[in-house]
Amino acid sequence: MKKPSGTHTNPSAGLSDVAETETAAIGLIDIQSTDTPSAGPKLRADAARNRERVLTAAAKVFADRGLDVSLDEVARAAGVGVGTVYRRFSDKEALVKALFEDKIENVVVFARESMMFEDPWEGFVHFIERALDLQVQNRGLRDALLHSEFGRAGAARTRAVVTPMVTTIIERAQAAGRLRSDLVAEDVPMLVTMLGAVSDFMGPSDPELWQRYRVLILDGLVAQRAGWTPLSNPPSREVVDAAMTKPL
Amino acid sequence: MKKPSGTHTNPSAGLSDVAETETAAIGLIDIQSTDTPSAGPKLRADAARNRERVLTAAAKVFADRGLDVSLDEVARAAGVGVGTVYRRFSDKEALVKALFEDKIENVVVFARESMMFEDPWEGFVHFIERALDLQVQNRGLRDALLHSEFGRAGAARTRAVVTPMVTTIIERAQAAGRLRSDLVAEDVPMLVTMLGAVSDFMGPSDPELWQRYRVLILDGLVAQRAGWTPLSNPPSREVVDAAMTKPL
DNA sequence: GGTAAGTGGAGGTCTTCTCTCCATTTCTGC
DNA sequence: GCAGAAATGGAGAGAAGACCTCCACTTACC
Repeated sequence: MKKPSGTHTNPSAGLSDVAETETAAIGLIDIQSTDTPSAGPKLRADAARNRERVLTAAAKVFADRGLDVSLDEVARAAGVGVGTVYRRFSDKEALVKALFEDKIENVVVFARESMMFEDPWEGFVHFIERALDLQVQNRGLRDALLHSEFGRAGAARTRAVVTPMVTTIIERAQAAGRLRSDLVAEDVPMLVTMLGAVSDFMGPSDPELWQRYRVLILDGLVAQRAGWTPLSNPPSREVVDAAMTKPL
Repeated sequence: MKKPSGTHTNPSAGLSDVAETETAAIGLIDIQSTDTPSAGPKLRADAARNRERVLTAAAKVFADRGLDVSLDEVARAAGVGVGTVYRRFSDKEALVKALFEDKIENVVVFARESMMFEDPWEGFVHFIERALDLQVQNRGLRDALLHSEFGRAGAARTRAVVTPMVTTIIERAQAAGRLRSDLVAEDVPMLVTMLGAVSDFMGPSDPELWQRYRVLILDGLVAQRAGWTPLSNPPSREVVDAAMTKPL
């Protein structure tokens, strides 16, 4: 991951160990959890292997292209028949749940971390950057959190817990005079939406480009500034044209 | 349309008449143009009426929900059978072309206008605001310009003409020290994409919300600032939740 | 090596889209 | 008014694609 070198680009200063640990955990897939977590009749070796293959493939394909990828395609990506997918996960929803249920909780972790920063602005930037990293990169997770229908229960519960925490984070940074005073917690999903859209649009050809606009937006969020934070490289004309000239 | 009262919110100062005239023209539908513009065998009265009904309905429905609305739905919205739509327009592409071909050209008009401003920053803001108004509000037009497949030829041609003009507009504002110097013309479609995503997400429940983030982004684009431009009202928690709890 | 568990993928069912066809209705010139 | 050309609407053909089931065959385990 590229690290642009601007004024709000070192969010983990003073908390790097906590942050790093969490980041690592996000990548893991919980291979223990079954479709119905209560039942645990011990899988045969090949079955366990295939279950993991499906989870890995689904994680990749959902992250890249969102939750409306068909299970046939997940099966193909896993090198497995559709039947196998359905034998292991009763439903598409069950698969999504197995993949994302715990990851969604990470947002709470980020919020808690952010409140522990001494500098309120750094805490705010930490939360924004973590939340964006999580949701912008992973389109499936973003779908689950923002357009739930699958995660519904879990996502709504998490939002209910996180929103007041985000309000606190924002108000601390505002009280410190670093953050513009008209930002509210409800803006965060909109920022995710905006940067997610760039990521969806240019993702395949330039996966880091969205961060250019994250920096731009942070320069809009700061209460005042004498100059600007340098942006990462812009897209080339060719790449933009290529992204545009492709199916809806 | 709500007019937030910030520092970069009066783009048409000193050019209001030109701007207003153009804006009015955008709303019109050219009822003369036929599917194949060369042929003009004079339509029967009812046919002409229905043709216009289809165009009007299609304009509305494409603007609201993008180009992947089915022609059955356009027909229903027009109060007409699908057969009638296909009798008048050989193809979905033909309908889209008839609707948008000339509107796309408006981007060129905006660019020309913007270059005529005495104050380079005001010219830049004028262009950005016009271009966003045009494309964010009208999802169909945005689809045609950004994800062409339909408008392909026309959109590509327009982009080729406009890009150098936008570069000039941007460089003038940068030379005047008002615009951050790392912005390039290729960023404009990304800004459209970002705000378009907010509009798609919250559009039905809060059609003007995207402008809140337009102001935020402009505060990120300005070279430096002592304070911030006030944002329009944030979405309520309930409205955001409602937008989230709805199908993908 | 017997058997229960697991597998793959053809295909059933459903939905949704584009576009055609034609019996019926509506305009228009005389 | 009326004849005939023009136009209409909507059922439905055809294609695509999604979800999920079924079952003849294969594989792992004791």
